[in-house]
Amino acid sequence: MPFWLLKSEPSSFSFADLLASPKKTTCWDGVRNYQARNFMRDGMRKGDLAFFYHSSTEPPGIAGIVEIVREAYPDPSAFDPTSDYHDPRSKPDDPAWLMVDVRAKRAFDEPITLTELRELPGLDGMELLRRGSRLSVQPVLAEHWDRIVALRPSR
DNA sequence: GCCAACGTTGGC
DNA sequence: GCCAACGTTGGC
Repeated sequence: MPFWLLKSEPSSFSFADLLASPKKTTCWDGVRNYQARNFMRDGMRKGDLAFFYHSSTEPPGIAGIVEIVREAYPDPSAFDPTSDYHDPRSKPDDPAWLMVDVRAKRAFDEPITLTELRELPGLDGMELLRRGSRLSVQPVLAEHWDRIVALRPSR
């Protein structure tokens, strides 16, 4: 089973916001990058797990784990002229942008910080740690996933 | 707030 | 198809 990492700026939408959402579920709208969209469309399947990563905050890091509960479908915010994510190139009969639904699965008591990840051996090649990486939806190798989750054993 | 790195746009 | 200019991301 593939694993994923989803970035969000907590000032926009945080893991706490997700926990406070109905059914601890939200639609992951606003993705406006083709590579990220393609990962959602071609790779993500119901039941897959993803890290929920907080970017542009202090400290940046992984706040928890979410489960993909609905596979890719059209992102209506692209059709909405009043939305920050509006994209007139995306039409309802030919949607350019997609989203998935995710549900909170586990919150880490202490977020796994980016610093902690950089210090963790065995994460060579991880997309998040690549210099200049800004992909907001990215796959995580099972080997990397296991090493990261092992930092926060569940009791 | 700075700025390097990146993806996208558009002129040619 | 090239590539400079631009806007954005995101760590620091």
